[in-house]
Parts: sequence; structure tokens; C-alpha cells
Amino acid sequence: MEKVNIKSVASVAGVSIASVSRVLNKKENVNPAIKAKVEEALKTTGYRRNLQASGLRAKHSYTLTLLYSDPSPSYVVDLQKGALAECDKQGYSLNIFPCNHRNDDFLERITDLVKHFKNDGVVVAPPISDMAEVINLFEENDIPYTRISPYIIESERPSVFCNDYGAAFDMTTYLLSLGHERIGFIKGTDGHSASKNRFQGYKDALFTQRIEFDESLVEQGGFSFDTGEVCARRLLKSDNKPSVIFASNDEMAAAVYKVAAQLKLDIPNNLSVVGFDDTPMTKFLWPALTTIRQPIATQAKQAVNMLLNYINDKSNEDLQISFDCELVLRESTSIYRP
Amino acid sequence: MEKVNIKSVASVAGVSIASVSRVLNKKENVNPAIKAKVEEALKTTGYRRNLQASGLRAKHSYTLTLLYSDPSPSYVVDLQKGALAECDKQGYSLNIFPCNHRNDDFLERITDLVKHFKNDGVVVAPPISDMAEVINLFEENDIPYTRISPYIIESERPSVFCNDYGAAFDMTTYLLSLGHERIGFIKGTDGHSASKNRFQGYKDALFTQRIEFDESLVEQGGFSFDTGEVCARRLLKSDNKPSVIFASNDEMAAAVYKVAAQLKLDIPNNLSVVGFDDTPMTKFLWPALTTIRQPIATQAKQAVNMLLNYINDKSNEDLQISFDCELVLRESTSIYRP
DNA sequence: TCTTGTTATGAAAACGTTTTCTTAAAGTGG
DNA sequence: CCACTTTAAGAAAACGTTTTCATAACAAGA
Repeated sequence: MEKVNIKSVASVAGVSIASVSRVLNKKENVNPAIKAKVEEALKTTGYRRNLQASGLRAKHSYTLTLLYSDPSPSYVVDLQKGALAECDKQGYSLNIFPCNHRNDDFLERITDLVKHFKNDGVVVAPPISDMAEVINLFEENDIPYTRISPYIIESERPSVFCNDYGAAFDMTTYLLSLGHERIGFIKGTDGHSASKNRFQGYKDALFTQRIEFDESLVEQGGFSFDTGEVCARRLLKSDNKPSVIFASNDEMAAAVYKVAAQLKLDIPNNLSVVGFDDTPMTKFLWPALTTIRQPIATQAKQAVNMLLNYINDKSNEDLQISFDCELVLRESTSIYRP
Repeated sequence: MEKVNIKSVASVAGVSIASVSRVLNKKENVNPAIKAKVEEALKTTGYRRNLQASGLRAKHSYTLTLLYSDPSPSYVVDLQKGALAECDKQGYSLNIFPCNHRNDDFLERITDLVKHFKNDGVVVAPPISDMAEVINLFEENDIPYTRISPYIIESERPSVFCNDYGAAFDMTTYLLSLGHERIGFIKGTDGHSASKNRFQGYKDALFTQRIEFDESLVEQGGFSFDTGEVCARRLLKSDNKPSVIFASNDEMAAAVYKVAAQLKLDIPNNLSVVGFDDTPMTKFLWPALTTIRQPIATQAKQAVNMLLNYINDKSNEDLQISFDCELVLRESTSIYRP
């Protein structure tokens, strides 16, 4: 197999190397005749640009960073899938950068990343997308970034959202439509934007249906199985027991299953349960968990797309894009039976 | 911040560019005095090599590919963690390459990968590491690779294993020590090396303890929740019901939980259950699942290490390295009560 | 017609390395 | 002590691009 570089393409096309480069990079002011010849030659030779050489000269890497703090593995995998799809499509590589935002060395690791940053931009996933210190670091060092589901929207940079609020609103409305009026709610980590939006959706749905909001039906969880277990136990042992529990994520919903089993409550006959996220685990719970699916991969794809637009300075009007979630109705809910 | 390249280092050290390069690449035949001066200069300037330029000239990418066919998300994440750790340590980047070996376009995707391969090598995770067609592609195209848990060992290339056999042996022995003699076994996907080894460990442990092997206690599963459910139902509805079920992975063990609940069998009092893999889900099952933890990250780390040794032609004697698994005893097993 | 300005094109420099080539110095054997 | 080989170091070429610079062709204005 003959090695094919710009030089060989140029000689096939009968033009200069510079002209080929101009066509490749879509510069203006290039004669249509030459352009046609070059494009023909590109095809016949099967030319593929050498990214190392191109990057070396033009000072970019054709590589993006995907920054996330390991939430659930299934979230991570979906995130990667979406980001990778868009990167592939646009001829970019993806460097994954997992870290743990609760670790002591977290900020040090981020500082390191920023200091020796070699890539063209960063996609920041939650909950890091919510951390002002991190975002400021990128800002100060002129590193292009887009965020997924950030809470602080002040920034002028593009970001993508998913409609946590609307999904929680719809789910609550669905539960009300089944006849439930005492809907327990387990909140997620305090300060996390998703927690806040999900809770607000729940409250507003109650309000819209003229059901009085009852503070005693709400517990402050932390998105983990353990915190979910504590909250579920409190809710289910109270005199004021709810007929359904809406957990802010699936992991806490799984904890509700555990407590329900211990208290001999049959799901869904004595207690309905719903979660949020549609992690793979929902299918292994029995009965299968009714929950909410976020378009994670789609969000990541869009975040990459916006980042590349930003980098390549294409016009870039819609800075914030929001995606809808989807209610996934399975077997963990039933109509209200007093 | 002054930009620092080889040229500036050379001028600080008072030597030629070529000498600096020789020191950087640990070539022999370089005067100790010069070497010292260069090393000093490298420190004071804080030089970092430009991988694009280096790679362009020396024809390598300082990037490895991690090839896997999405088993469980938690497996993938562990795999990445280990591979990334070693790559970081050695100054390499990691490109992840997820795919689905059951998809129609699988071979096409692999062929594409091979055809336009730009990286320095590939780490192949199971079950792809077992697929001769894929391995042959790498072999034919002279792409350096290492495999994790391959079944076909003929190849002279380095690979890492984990002792599935020994772990299954130990787990079975543990169950026998609890007094169980009727141990049901759900096999994994037929043809998969892990399936085979785990089953063999189970059988040999029975043999060692002089417990007769009973074919009717074995079901052929496929590593998925659904197949696990079918197998569990068959085992638990038979007249010859086992007192414990050893599932070849956690997902199938979770299915056993579901069937047990349907049949009103209390775990662990009426039925013990054990799994394999120690996925995060085990902690959400109730009671928490006794299972086996593989050192996935460690294996990936080692695989990367061996791959880089191979690429850089360092001596490389131990071609196959095996790691032990760890029994994780939780609450899903109890002593045998007739 | 002559200058001036604009434009498309090719030649050549540049990016930061590694590697080959050249040469001066040092070592070796007769 | 001379011819010859070996060695270490610097100069320069090479990797495959992009970008700057120079120039030729052409159009426009006086």
C-alpha cells in the first residue's frame, strides 16, 4: 500500500501542496476548477489527513476530554457512548478523565489537568459541572468547555440540560392519577441541581392538582443506597405512612425495596415505588421498577457538538439546549387501594 | 510562561539539540558529563516533550486502544480505571473502543479499526479476547496486542488471566463446608472461557469432597438476567430442588432472587444464593449477595503494562500472568438446614 | 499606457521532535 | 609515528501538515 500524503495528492491533482491544504481546510478564494481537481485526487488516492502533523503545525490536538466524577457506572457508560459517537463523526478522539469529586486530591487532579492541558476542549458532566471552582479554572485558563446539567447558568458558555423538573412533575401527576394522595419523596444530595429540580417538579405537581404539600412526607437523602434506606425506614415506620414513595434516583428506590421487604410490605400492592434514572439495575429488581429515563447519551452527543462548534467558531446561537426525559412504566406501581 | 522546547533546553545546557534528544530517549554512548548537564537543564526548564512532534517523526502515537464489548457497565468502568492508571503512569493516552460483539456490524467495525489503526497497540477484553477472527486480524496486520482472560492460549502474545477456576472451586468448597450437598449451578454463556472455568471449578470441588456430581442440578444459562430466571425456575421447581444455587454471575444470581421471591422462598433461610463478579448491584440486593470479586482493574493495569513492554521491546519473559479472585461473603448464604 | 490594487497560486518556512549524516577527536595496531 | 577504525557530538534532513510570503495574472482607475 503506497503511502499517501498531501504531497502525493498534490502531484496527482497537478497543483501545489498549499492548494490541497486550502481545499482540505475549506478556505475561501480557491478556484473551483482547482478545487474539483483536488477533490477528485483526494478520492482516488484515499487520502487521510495525518492528525499529528496537522495538529503540530496548527496547534490543536483533535482530541476532547470528557470529565466526570464517577456517578453510577451505567451513567458513565452512556455518557461515553454519546460523546464518542459525536467525536467519531467529527474526526476527533476522546480522552476520558474519571475522578472522584469527594476525594482529597480532587482539586489537585483538576489543577493538573488544566495546567498541562493538551486537548482542544472539555465536556464537563454533573456533578462537576456544578462546581464553580472547577469551572473557574477552565475559564481562567481559556479552556473551551461545555457543561451537562449545570446549576449555575450565569456562564455564557453553551450547556445542555435535561428536564428533571418536568419529568418529576409528570411522574407525580401520574401517581396522583392512580389515586395516590400521600406521596412520599426522598430528595437527592443537597445542593445538587438535579435534586432541587426533581423536588420542585414534585411539589408543583401537587400544587397543580390541589393536593396539599406535606413536609412530613419528604426526607433528605443523598443519592446513595444507604441514605435511601434510612429515609425509607423513616417514611414507612411513621404513622403517616405514604402509599407510594418517589425516590430521586433508582439506587434509593432499591433501598425502598429492601425496607419494604423487611416490613413485609408487598410492592406494588401495599406500597408503590418509583425511581429516577432507569439504571440497568431496575430490570433486576422485582417487581421491575417504574422510573424515568434521561437521554444521557443524547445529551453527551449534543454537548460534544456544541463544544466543537464553539472551538471552530461556527455561529452558535442556542447556548442552552434542553432534552426531555421519558417515563418508563413498569410493575412497581398500582392504583391506590386504601 | 516561556515556551520550552528541546531547542531551549539545549541552549540552557550548552549542547546540541541532538544530544538532548539522545538523553531523553536514553540512547547509549552519551558522555556522562553531557548527560548530567542536560538532565539539569531539563529540570530547571520544566521541559515536557511534545508528543505530536515526537510521534510524527518517530511514527508512534503514545496512545493505546482499549477494546471491549459492553459487558456490564461496572466491568467496563473498572477496566478503564486500571488501564488508565497505567497509561497515565507511562505517559500514554487511552482510546476507548466500545462495541457489541453481537451486533451485525461488529466485524465491520473491527475491520475499520484495524484498517485505519493509528495507535500503538490494543488491549483486548473478554469476550472479544476469545474471538479468533478478531485476534487474527491484529496478528495479520502486525498490531501489538495483549488479551485479558483469553481462552485460546496458543498465541505467543502476552495475556493476563484471573483464576476463575480456583475461585469457583473455593466458593463451592465453602458451600460444602456450610453443609450443603445439593448445590445448583447455573452456567454462563456456552463457549465463553469464564463459563467453562467456573463450571470446572465447581465440579472439581465436588469431586475433591467426594460429593457425587448430579447433572440435574446444572442448568445452561447465558450470563443474562432473563436466562438466569429461566434456569432458576427450572431448578427450584424440580423435585430435586437444591439448597443453594451458585450462579456464574451476579446478574443471574439476581434472577434467582426474583424467582425465590415468587416461590416464597426466604433467602438465606430456605435457599442460599451466590454469584460471581461482585458488581455494585450486589449491595442493592437484599439480603446482600455473597459473590466473588475479580481484580479487574489490576488485570487491565497489568495488560497495559505488558503491552507497553512488548511495544518497547523490553525483555518480556512471563507471557501469561494470573490473578486470584476474592470471595466476598455477605448475607445470602446460611448453613444447611434440612 | 502606466501605475496601483486585488487575487489566486506556488514556494518555502515553520511546528518540535528523531534520525541520519558528517566530522573531529580519540583509540588501535603495525 | 602513521594509517585505520571507532566513538561522540553537532549540523542538518526528515516527518506531514499549515501558514506566511512572494509573485504572476489580471482588473481598475487615471
